[in-house]
Amino acid sequence: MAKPGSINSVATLAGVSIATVSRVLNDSKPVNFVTRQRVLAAVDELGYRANAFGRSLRKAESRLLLVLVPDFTNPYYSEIVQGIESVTRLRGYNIVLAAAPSSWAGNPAALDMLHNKLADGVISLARIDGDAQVMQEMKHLSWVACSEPAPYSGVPYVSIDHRQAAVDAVQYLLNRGHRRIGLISADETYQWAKKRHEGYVASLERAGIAIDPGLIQIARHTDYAHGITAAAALLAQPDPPTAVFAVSDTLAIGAIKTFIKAGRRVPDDVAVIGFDNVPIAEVFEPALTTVGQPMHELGSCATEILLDLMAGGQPQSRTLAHTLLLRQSA
Amino acid sequence: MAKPGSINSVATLAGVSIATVSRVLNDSKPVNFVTRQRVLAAVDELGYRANAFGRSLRKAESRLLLVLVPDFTNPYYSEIVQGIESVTRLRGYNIVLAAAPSSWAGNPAALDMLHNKLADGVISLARIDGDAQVMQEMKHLSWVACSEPAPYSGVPYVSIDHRQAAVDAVQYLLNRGHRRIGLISADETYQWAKKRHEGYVASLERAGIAIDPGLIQIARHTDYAHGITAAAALLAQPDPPTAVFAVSDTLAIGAIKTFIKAGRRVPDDVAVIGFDNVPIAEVFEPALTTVGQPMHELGSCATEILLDLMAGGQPQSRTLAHTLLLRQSA
DNA sequence: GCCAAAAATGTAAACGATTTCCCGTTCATA
DNA sequence: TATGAACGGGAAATCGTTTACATTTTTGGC
Repeated sequence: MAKPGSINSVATLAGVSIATVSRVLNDSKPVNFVTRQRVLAAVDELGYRANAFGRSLRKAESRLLLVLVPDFTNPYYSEIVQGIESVTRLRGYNIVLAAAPSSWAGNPAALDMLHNKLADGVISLARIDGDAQVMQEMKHLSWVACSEPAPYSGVPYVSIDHRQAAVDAVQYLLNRGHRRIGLISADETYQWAKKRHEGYVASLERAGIAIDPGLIQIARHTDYAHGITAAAALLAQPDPPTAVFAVSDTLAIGAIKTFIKAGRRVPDDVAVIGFDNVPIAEVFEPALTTVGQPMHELGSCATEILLDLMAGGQPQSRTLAHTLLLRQSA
Repeated sequence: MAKPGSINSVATLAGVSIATVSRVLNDSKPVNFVTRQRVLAAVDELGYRANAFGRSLRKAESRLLLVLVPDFTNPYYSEIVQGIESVTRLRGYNIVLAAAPSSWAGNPAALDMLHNKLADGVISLARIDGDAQVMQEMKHLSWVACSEPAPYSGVPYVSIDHRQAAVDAVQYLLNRGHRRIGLISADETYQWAKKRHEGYVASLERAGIAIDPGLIQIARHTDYAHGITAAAALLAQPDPPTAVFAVSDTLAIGAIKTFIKAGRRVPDDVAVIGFDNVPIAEVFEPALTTVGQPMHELGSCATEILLDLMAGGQPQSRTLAHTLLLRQSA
């Protein structure tokens, strides 16, 4: 008797060959109506589902997408993932989430997945660094970068215009009359941090304001704690800023925490503007003025592009619109 | 010539059979030292990595763990996932994150993964409902429930004592002299919500305080928005509470937002206590008094249990300790 | 009714690993 | 110097699919 659970068992029960069963299930070739019914009935009766490994081995595809996330706890990334998930679900793909290794070399498991084509494609929310070994593996696979452009690598990406968004934010502060504006940036091996930094500088220079290095703090990480310490460093300046632009909401919120603790009022004594519009931004006290990114769309759009790429298309990179959300903190 | 990238190419290059290559790579049988060296050299030269599908098909295991997450955007779950990830990385497993379908029947892809044994085991952060079809699939697989106990199902779990934690929280409010204490609960098909609700009731009854149904609000979702509306409902009561216990930090923060907007001071006019100790809790203004769960440990512990279970062990469910974190909001 | 074309189905060969049998050496022991 | 054990390694089966190719059945026009 045929092994239970395999396509064989279905075939024998339906009185047809395994080829026919496969054809019915994949609609790969027309099958006579009544045979089809018989097969379907058998499938139903046995609760049969095709074994993923057998299929993947044969077809050399897995219907799995690898998503590389730099930081699970940052709500910003979570929302993007949700956007990704919304598309993959519809298209019959599953996603494998992996913590993007800070160094690829250190994560054999992740490298394995790439090499094996255990995933059919990759969406990277992380920086794609120049590691030679990784570059090698990339050849086999479809990649798309999300939120973190990788212009040099030939990988298509979805992102907002980080530089322009920063210009908009800082310009808003300038318009409100601020002249001493601090910057809390992040690890600038990330394009998004670097570009926002550039936008900050450009904005000030256009306004004829000299850049004060003491007003620029680089946080190593984008959690609340680093925002807190960065703001403390800003306060320690001889002539502290009257406004601060932080490159992420988490940093901005940490900064506000510091200011309040130091007895400064926000936005009266010091205005703060963040970036991302994560859910807490609206709820925080004071509500955070911030640059909104369309996280959900960023994710879904990246996924569409990836699927297009995998289907042999030549998708364009896309730049989505950001919005300046005026609330209480600035 | 042998297909490039396959075990065959390694075998021919090393001048041995594919069986020997496999043996070397898996240490499954002793291989002569010099042959082993030759094989290893060949593997290195070709950059060979075993194809995951071939292996999985043959061995009927995937080294993939499925993690079911009810809500990607809730930082509480993100932290647990991080704990899971920290263990899987060490043990050579990868994790597949899937949005736990509110109804299993509606998510064929997830069902597929279960049935196929595309994953070797499952960690569920979600409710494990009684769906017959799912129950059927569960038979094949190793499951462990994390944070959401499923006592009836025979599935081992890792969790805190939700009921006791709620008792502790409410008792604290009682000790501070509060008599009218509101509850913001969540979807009580979840054990954690139900148990916390029970703890709230038990605590009040022990203090001889009658339960006022008007002071109990059930939020459908645990995002900020639902906290906001639940608190508004509380304020609309003829005799509003002087303290509120919310079953999650997100709900608590939403509630505080409402209170502040309504001109109430926290904690002076109304004290609020949350649950989870997500990162924002400490930073929020006012800093949130809350019940701390060891999220990271919850995740890592669940993973250990799962791996034990998969190895044929009979692991015990575990209850981890919670802590009441006294800050400003209560 | 006959025959070619079309439609439906079956057969068997992949896919790439692991593993069960084997068979040939080598080596120690009697 | 036989002899059997221990060791090393190869051939081939196997896992469960998909699909190219072969074969059978049906169809339709004459």
